[in-house]
Amino acid sequence: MAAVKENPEIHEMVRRRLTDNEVRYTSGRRSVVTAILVATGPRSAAELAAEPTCNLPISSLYRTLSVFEEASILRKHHGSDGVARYELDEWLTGHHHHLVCVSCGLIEDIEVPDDIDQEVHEIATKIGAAAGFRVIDHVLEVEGVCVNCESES
Amino acid sequence: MAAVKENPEIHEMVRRRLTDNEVRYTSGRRSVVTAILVATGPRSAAELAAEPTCNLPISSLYRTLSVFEEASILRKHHGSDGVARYELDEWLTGHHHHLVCVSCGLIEDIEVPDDIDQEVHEIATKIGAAAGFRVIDHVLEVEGVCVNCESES
DNA sequence: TTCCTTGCAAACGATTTGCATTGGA
DNA sequence: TCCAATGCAAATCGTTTGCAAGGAA
Repeated sequence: MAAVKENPEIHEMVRRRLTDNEVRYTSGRRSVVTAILVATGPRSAAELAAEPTCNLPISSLYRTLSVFEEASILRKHHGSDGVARYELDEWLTGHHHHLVCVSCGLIEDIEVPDDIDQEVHEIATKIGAAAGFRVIDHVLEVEGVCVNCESES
Repeated sequence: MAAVKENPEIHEMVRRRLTDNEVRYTSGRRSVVTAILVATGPRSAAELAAEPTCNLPISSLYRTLSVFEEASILRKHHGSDGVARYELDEWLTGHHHHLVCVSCGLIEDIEVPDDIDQEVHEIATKIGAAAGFRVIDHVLEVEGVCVNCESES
């Protein structure tokens, strides 16, 4: 994930957030966070379950994911295949965007320099305001062909 | 949808595209296009099926949608609920982006002035290139609260 | 006649839920 | 002790597919 704040601290931040929500930070839940920490982009339930560190039944995994989503620890995305993928919320990783490979479906996190991101945000705000929206955030996805797919073609 | 080129012409353009793909433009398929023409943003299979003009069985609807997707007549998106939503491809509607209401899930098409869109595209290209991506397109989603939700809160 | 298209029902895969059991504060 | 958390199996729901019937070239 995009420059996650030092690893061990994440667990502590998550624990605090869960405690605030009156939810326990159990070992099962810890293992899901650990699995997500090795990712460099959004991951599906199946992908997380495959992570050796994370060996809990799929139903518990899903329950954990939704608890985390509720507590804004994870954010859910839906890729082109319709499968839900999760990654740490931006207050844990910093604001970032995604590179999407239209060939293999790979999704990678990418950070955008503050000044440029600010520019995008202003554009988004302007666009939204014109339609009567109160703009909160913007999502910029860069679609293209990744290095691997490019070399294979 | 964003400024669709005159309605009747769309059917003609679709027919031509299908003919090029050696696929027939049947009445069932025509009715799906008609249903999509009344939309102002991406629509799910269920939503299209609910359209009175479009009364074909859900399985045929799905088959039609995938034929259209294959022929680049429709583009598939996945909203926050994971349900697939379709809208006319950009060569039929013009390039545009989406306003997403984080409160009710509404998705509306929005056109962005060429010069501004060009700016966004350059930013996307720069970002992607830095990661070794050959950038093809960019998707900008503006997240906020729509007029309705804003007035209700 | 030939092949595409359609309808219906069954199959699928991701995600959710009911319920009895376990475990942590 | 007590209620949240877990595991398993069964249920859901959107979507896809097999197969036989219908229709256009």
